[in-house]
Amino acid sequence: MNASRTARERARAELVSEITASARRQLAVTGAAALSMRAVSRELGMVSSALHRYFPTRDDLLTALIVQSYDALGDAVDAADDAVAGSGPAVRWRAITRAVRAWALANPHEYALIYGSPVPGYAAPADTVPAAGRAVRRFVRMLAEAHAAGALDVGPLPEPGPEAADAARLRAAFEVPDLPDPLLLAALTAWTGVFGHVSFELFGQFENAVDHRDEVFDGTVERLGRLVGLPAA
Amino acid sequence: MNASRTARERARAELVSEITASARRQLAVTGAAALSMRAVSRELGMVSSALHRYFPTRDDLLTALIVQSYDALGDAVDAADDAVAGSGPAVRWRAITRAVRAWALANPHEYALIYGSPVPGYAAPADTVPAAGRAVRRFVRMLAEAHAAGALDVGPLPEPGPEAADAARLRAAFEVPDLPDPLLLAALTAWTGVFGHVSFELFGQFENAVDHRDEVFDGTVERLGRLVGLPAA
DNA sequence: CACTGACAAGAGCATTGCTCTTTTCCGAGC
DNA sequence: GCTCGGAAAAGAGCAATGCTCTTGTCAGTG
Repeated sequence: MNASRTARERARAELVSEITASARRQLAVTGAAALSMRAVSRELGMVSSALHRYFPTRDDLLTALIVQSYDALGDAVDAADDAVAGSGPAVRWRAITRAVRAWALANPHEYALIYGSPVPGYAAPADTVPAAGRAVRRFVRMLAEAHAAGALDVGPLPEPGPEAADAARLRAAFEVPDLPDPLLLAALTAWTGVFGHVSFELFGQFENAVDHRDEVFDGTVERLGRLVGLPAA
Repeated sequence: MNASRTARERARAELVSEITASARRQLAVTGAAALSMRAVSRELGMVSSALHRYFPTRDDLLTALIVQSYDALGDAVDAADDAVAGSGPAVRWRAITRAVRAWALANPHEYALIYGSPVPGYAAPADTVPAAGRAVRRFVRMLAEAHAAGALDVGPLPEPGPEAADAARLRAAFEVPDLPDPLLLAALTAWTGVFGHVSFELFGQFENAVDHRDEVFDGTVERLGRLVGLPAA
């Protein structure tokens, strides 16, 4: 009976992954807003109503794609950082940020899905939270290691005010007990800065304005790295 | 005949502005994706097909809203900078960036429309370009003034590589002939950094992570300002 | 007065997400 | 081996959407 139950479950799981695969394919070419349940069901050769058994609502399908996208980005960042294991923090910072941008350029619609405007009427459920934090977590932990090794050339940083409470929460969430408040907050600035740059590039703000995008990005990364005491790589 | 023609034109212009007003109202509550021609036509008491005479396609309506949004942001930035006229560059920098954030928080859907994920299948036409550059232009020109007055405490900045060509183009576009390449590129980093922060805040990335958002934003602004030689305000 | 051109109205088409009701079918217990 | 239960699929249907086409309407002009 356990076997039979898993048989059903297995078929179901397989179908679920086929659905998300098809949806991801469609997402890659048409974008999230144009993602259509009916199109997915067509590609899978089933009737549209059958799809609602697996994803009761279009938002549920979107949620699945969001989690997968966060994970894909997390994997890319992990791989890039692993590839330069043993290097100094500046090299790792560059590798991590380049991985973010490369992944975004390769998967623009996925990037837009997770870092672009939220779909109206859609509230990201709690399921997405752990995956959402993977990339930044990797960065902050790298930074904490560098700080512990004394590799960060931080000048005199002003002590923060009430935002110290936020810093404390982040310190706990990322499990970086020794990272000082100012550094943690500067890390937030650097991190958001990277995504600001990538979003501008991807969302068309650089059109007819910036051509040497690799170099401009590297420049931004170097400058942002300086905010957390990282030298040029 | 000229009078009659302008009579027609005037009626038309009035209706066009009524349409965009209704659309903006709808945008403010439901977001861009849910903006519906039929809903606009309903609110205006006309039949949906009549609307297509003024905006042939939904994208054309969106374009109008985009331009208006860029202009509203530009106005907000101009007003904020005017309000601190005579102050030092650090104060103006803070005023400008705070204006950006305040406008974004007050008009989240408009912000998402212009700085969020682009609507798929929609390419922003050239009409949007001038309005799109207003805010950043104001910032860069302010920076150029400060640089000319020797108010920027820039350390030794590395000369850029091929991206110098981009810097030259931007220098021409913004009409800041004396702003050096490294400073211009650093300005780009600071500017994108601000929008990265605002986007993260607005698009939900700070949920359950950052509470003291005013202070955290000010901290980011201060740090980003440092990249272009601006002291704390 | 008749006409032309701008406008409005309405019907219609293909599409969407989602909800029903009905049918099919697989697997397990008697 | 057969029968039943529950999971899955199918299909029809509803209320929307953007957009097109055809038909009516009315103001201003020759």
